[in-house]
Amino acid sequence: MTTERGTSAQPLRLAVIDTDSGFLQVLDKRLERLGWEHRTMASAVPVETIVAMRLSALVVDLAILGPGGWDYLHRVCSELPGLGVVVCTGQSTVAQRVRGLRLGADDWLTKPCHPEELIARVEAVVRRRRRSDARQERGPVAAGELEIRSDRFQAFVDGTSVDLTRREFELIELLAGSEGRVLEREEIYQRVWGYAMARGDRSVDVFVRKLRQKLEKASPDWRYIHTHFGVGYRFAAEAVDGSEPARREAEAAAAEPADGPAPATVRFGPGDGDVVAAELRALTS
Amino acid sequence: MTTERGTSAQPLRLAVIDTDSGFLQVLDKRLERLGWEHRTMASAVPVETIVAMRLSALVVDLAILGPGGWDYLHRVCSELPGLGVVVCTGQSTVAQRVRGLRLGADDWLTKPCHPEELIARVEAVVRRRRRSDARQERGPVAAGELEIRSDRFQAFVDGTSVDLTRREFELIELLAGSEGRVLEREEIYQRVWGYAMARGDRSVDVFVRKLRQKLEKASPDWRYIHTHFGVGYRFAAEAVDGSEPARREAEAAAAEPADGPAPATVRFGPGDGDVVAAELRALTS
DNA sequence: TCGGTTGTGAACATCCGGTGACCAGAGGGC
DNA sequence: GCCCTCTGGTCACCGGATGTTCACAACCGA
Repeated sequence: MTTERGTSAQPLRLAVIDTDSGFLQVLDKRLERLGWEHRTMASAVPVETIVAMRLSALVVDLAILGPGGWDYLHRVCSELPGLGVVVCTGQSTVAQRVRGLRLGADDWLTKPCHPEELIARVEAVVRRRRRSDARQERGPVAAGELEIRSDRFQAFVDGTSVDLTRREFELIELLAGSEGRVLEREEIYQRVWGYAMARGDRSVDVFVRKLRQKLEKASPDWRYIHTHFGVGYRFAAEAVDGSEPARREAEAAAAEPADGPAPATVRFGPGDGDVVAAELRALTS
Repeated sequence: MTTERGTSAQPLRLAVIDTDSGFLQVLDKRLERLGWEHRTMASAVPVETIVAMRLSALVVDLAILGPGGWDYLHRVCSELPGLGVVVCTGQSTVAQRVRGLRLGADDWLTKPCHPEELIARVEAVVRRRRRSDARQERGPVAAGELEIRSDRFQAFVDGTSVDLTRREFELIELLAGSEGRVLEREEIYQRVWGYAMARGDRSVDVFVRKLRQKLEKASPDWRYIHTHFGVGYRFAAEAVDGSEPARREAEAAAAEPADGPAPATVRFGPGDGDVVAAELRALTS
């Protein structure tokens, strides 16, 4: 039942660094049949190239890499924490295998091996990684006046596009998809940019600013992205009520997505609070 | 990134279903040294038991399971998608390995194998699981009027945020996670700050004060953090009504089950989780 | 009572996030 | 090819939030 058909349904992107033509040929045929996008390389390629390929998994024969292999393995694994890495190489010692796994490899397979097993192991590795990402895909999301349409790569307010660039859209899509949760910068970067965030990188902050500007202009009465000092950002549509401290109530209200009878008293500021509360409930349920 | 905080410092929980006494002995010694909580079982245990153990990973010899092994493997994997499963068994065919991996196993290791490699593979499996599961989202923890939500990096009283700083939150999260137990300053510092406490450092005390202030303001009728002179601090929700402190037990007992159907939410404190933990520790010492 | 321990308030040092300016490369129209 | 615009990304600055340290008061236990 939980036998992830999702795994096979969604095409994987796989790269193989190897030169064993016989093996590759068989593998190719299998991968073709599975519908995985794949690519073979005869030698190590720069890590940036790997990043650009946006792979799900990488299979590598350490022997191909030569002496710098360990270092290369380590760099790939740390820059792309989300990438599945399977070492598939000739005879090795226990110490070597342990070293490879400790450096960040997800699996180590000894040649000669059956392509089917390699594939099953890649699947297992990717399955582990996908489990959480998978739930992301869904129809238009609405919050406040905002509507996010994945199919259009765009957010709309009242039917008009907010004119988000690709990155901006990916960012808000991620945030909105985790509505109510605080996401740390590292996680955001990892999931939007696809690789590890360098220390001191402010890209996330800058894009949050750009997003806020555009959203503010398009939907002045709502705040969507909230900063949690020292932690990260949280998405939640909150009406910008004239009275200042409406924040805490709104937080509480937005906190319960569906998992229980939220505090029946959804209070906003005094006054029109109930109207806003009702509106919010309607939009978010 | 070296500052991974408490999350990574957390010891792993591992269970092994195997009977190879020689192998187990060596493994035990290694695991002990690593500080992993672990437990050995000589035969398949009900899936519910596995659930209750709240493991990070499970190592299993399929041969032990007998004919129902495949089914058992499948059930464990689908009921506990977050559990790392490593099959460690004798000679097998490619088809068997592929089947095991497809059923949900994360890795398949052939005996005889080196304990160190087994450990490295378990580490790799857990590493990847952790990363994809983002944070170990334990459900909200409740004590007294207080509710601690790790997805919000925040504590709430009656739905309103207590406005804790990141450090303050980490501190109370740690304390509440060890509810009822006295934690020494050194340990607190080590686990929240991530490095050893310098002699004479009062940071912990200062943060306890800040926490107490905020909690007091938000929830005046309860005391949460208790000082143990010369030792450290203990977290326990206690209603503040003048009577004698012997009431503590009763209070706690009464407070616990009162606030909802606990089974759904994973709770800290002296619940079944800690019993298992203690059992694990006892068995391995 | 006394020495050591903890609570407390405030000063001080750091760190963090918002912001605007700036830059380089991609792409598009001519 | 050339120019222009758009986009993603870096940098430096600044004000404010946060963490740390210190001195002293209050407290505990022997």
